[in-house]
Amino acid sequence: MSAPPRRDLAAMIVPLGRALTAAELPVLREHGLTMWAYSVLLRLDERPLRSQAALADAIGADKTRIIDVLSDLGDRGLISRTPDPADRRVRLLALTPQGRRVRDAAQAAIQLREERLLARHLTPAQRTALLDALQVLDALPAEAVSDPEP
Amino acid sequence: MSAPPRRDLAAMIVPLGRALTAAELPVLREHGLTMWAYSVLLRLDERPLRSQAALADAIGADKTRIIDVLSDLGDRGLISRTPDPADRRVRLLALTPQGRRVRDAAQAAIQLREERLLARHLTPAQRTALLDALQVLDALPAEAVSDPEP
DNA sequence: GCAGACGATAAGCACATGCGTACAAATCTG
DNA sequence: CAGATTTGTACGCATGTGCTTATCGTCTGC
Repeated sequence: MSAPPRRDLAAMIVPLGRALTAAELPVLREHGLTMWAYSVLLRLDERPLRSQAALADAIGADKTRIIDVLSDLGDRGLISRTPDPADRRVRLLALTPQGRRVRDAAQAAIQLREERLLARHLTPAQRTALLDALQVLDALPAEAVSDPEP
Repeated sequence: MSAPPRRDLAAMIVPLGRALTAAELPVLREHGLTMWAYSVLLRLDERPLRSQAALADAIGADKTRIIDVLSDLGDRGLISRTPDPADRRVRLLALTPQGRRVRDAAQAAIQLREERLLARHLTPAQRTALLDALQVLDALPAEAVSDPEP
């Protein structure tokens, strides 16, 4: 059993993520979004969220950092931030119809680029295999990746 | 042609990369390496490199930042940094035998964890498909990812 | 009702990183 | 030979981000 001469997973994935991020940035700017703002829109689209702390945690951001992002998105009418009637400390976060439109447009443009990239370099079978495997690993809690107990 | 309800590639890959990186750090620390130092060892192992600027570029670092890393690795005898006899401005960089030992030990530990993770959550077919696809995308120049001309 | 807990916000410190400048040593060019 | 170029190095500045603390309004358990 000789060690397969392959590169580390992280050594392949991290630069790939950097390149994909770099490719996204101009597209997002065209839609008037930063990466953080886009993350927020994506996350809020799944379902409305109680509390900004939960949102920050969900997108891996610092809770004190997304305040400006949320204020900006709120000012521009892309998200609503209403106090919870049941507990007025927390703010209920949700996409507005306009926020959903912006999100959809940005994501469509991004996934179009991604699909072009995959189609150009991978076979259809490889494409689905990659996406399937990624979705499995993506669904894992972070601890499962960081700490695989033997 | 309805949009497939999948997450963005980058939205899956970047957090995965973060988790893998977080998993690597303790292992690297056990071997007395930082992430940058490990990147240097990995890159130098492929073949000796002319000039530090080329190295910095190869691992995506700032050329003024890796100086301390290289000095430290040199002090600890893991790499050699000899002036090129043909052009004494440049320093020829290479792994020492001890540097190779450290690199091999660290990489073995890291890939062991990675393989455990993959084996636990993916089928063998998925595992190879993922690695194949990643190696294809990893071999692309960054421009091919960032700017897929139609 | 009141003391402590909790959410949102703001302000500060710390650190890593990127970018530009500057400079010395060595090399190349006219 | 003189000036321009290149490599490695050091330093300062700006930025982005995380982490901590403080404040204010609100809620919950006693």
